[in-house]
This record gives sequence, C-alpha cells and structure tokens, in this order.
Amino acid sequence: MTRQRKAVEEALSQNKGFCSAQDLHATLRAQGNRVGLATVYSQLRGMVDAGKLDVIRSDAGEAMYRRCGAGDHHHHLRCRSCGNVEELHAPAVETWASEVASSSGYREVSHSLEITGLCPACASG
Amino acid sequence: MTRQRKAVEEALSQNKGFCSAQDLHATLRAQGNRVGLATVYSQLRGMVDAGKLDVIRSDAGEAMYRRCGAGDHHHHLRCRSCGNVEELHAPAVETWASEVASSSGYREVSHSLEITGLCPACASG
DNA sequence: TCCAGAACGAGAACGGTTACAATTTGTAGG
DNA sequence: CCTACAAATTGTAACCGTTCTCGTTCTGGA
Repeated sequence: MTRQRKAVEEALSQNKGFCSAQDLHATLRAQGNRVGLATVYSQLRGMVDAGKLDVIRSDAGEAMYRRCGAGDHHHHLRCRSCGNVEELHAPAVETWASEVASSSGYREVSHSLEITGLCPACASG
Repeated sequence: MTRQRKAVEEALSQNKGFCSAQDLHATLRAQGNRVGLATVYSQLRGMVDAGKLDVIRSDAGEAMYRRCGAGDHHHHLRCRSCGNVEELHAPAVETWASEVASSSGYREVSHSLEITGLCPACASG
C-alpha cells in the first residue's frame, strides 16, 4: 500500500467510482499530488485483476472504472448536456438481468445500464 | 450507392455476428476487393448514424458492428469470451427507464443496457 | 468530350493504453 | 547512520484503432 495507491483509491471515491484513468490522473495532478499516468494505469489494472473494480468502455472507447461490490451496484441517470449524474438503484432490473442471462445458460453475469437525457435545468434552459 | 458501399454491406452480411472495421477491411482485401480502410470506417459511420447498424465496444476497445433491426430498440446479452451476442427485448425495462427518468424531471430520455457473461459453450470449456 | 462536384483512399495525425528502462523509494542488516 | 537490494514509480516511446487531410478518381450532366 503505497502513497500513490492510496491517492488513486481516494480519487476513485471522490468521483463516486465512475471515471476514466485520465480523469483520475488529472484530478490527482490538480490536487498537487504528483502521480504518474503509468502508475494510475498500473494501479487500476491491479485493482481490476483483484476484482475490486469494474471496467466498462464508453462510446468513445475510453475505459471507465467504478468500485465493484455486490452491495453498492447501481446505475446512472446522466444529463447529456451538463454531465450531472444521479445514482439509481433498481433491484427489479438486477433480478431481471440475472434471470434472463441464466435462463440462456450464461454464467458469471454482470450488466451495465445507463439512462441519459436532459436534466430539468438543461431542458428548460 | 457505390461499389464500395455494396461491398461493405455484403461483408457485413457474410459475418453473422459482430465484426470489427478492421475485420471487414481484411475480408474485403482477401476477396480481392480493393477498398480503403478509411472508406470502410466512413461507410460504417454513415450506417450507424442512419440507424442501420449497432455498434458496441469490445473489452479491448475495438468497435464491433452488426446489422440491426431499424428502429427496433433492444439490448444485448454478450459472451465476454467468444463475443457471441443475443438480442434481448425487455418492454418492462423500457417503461421502467422512461418512468424513473421522467419522475426526476428528465426529458429526451434514452438508455443502454448490456448484459455480459460466459455463454454455455465458453463456461463449460 | 469536358467540367464540376462528390466519393475514395493512402498516409499522417490523434488519443487512449501499454511496454520499457531508469530512477526513486522503502527496508533490513551492518 | 550508511549501504545494499528489491519493489514501485515514472517519463518516454511504442502500439493500435480511429479519424483527418488532401490529392486522385469516379460520375453524371451539358
């Protein structure tokens, strides 16, 4: 557990555990925390291998990381204009996803769901 | 409708599942069809914009393209090992997503949902 | 045939990611 | 306190998929 590792984990916590490696690096640098980009990638890979992080790909091809725990799995409602994100919890979707996957014979199932739209402020503006 | 466009569409038809732009390009070249890589990307982008193709990102960050029912919104159940994809229809999820978004005041809502796992063949192998 | 506008395509450019080698850091022993 | 050694960190360069640039080629009308 090095200083850099702790810094990466804290940055992940601040961003609600859903951000790209480059975002994390920029955040750390902005805080005056001198951490190399290669180190951020290294730490993230280690956490993914250890099962502590989930990684998905954005439409732009960027890898997005989020804290992975069975307990805090959730989805996102994101404004495509201002980027504001709200967390969603949907037990019904969780069970539906696992049921439909296992009924097709799939194992080790995970899923990702994101809803995008215009938040009230942006829709009225 | 140019010769190249027809060639790309035929190559897509030949590959039943998802395939990458580079795969398509290689296929066309192997058939002696001289088409530029940039043209393949251009054609694919046009088809995606027109809603004729679905595109997802593989774990490696490659964009995978597939013929998709026009205007027919659906989700995917994908094997993270062999890449096989099955289409899912989930009216309950559609309504849930639009309801939860509008109840938060969001407008112009869309969503994406992907379930990943190991298909029966890969799970047993 | 000639011309203008669109489509094409080879190569350069670009952005995220990974590999590599040198430097730094932490630590145990003297 | 100092040294030696191993592990971690880091800047840089390479890599790969994708997009852009701009000269060339094609097409359709006069």
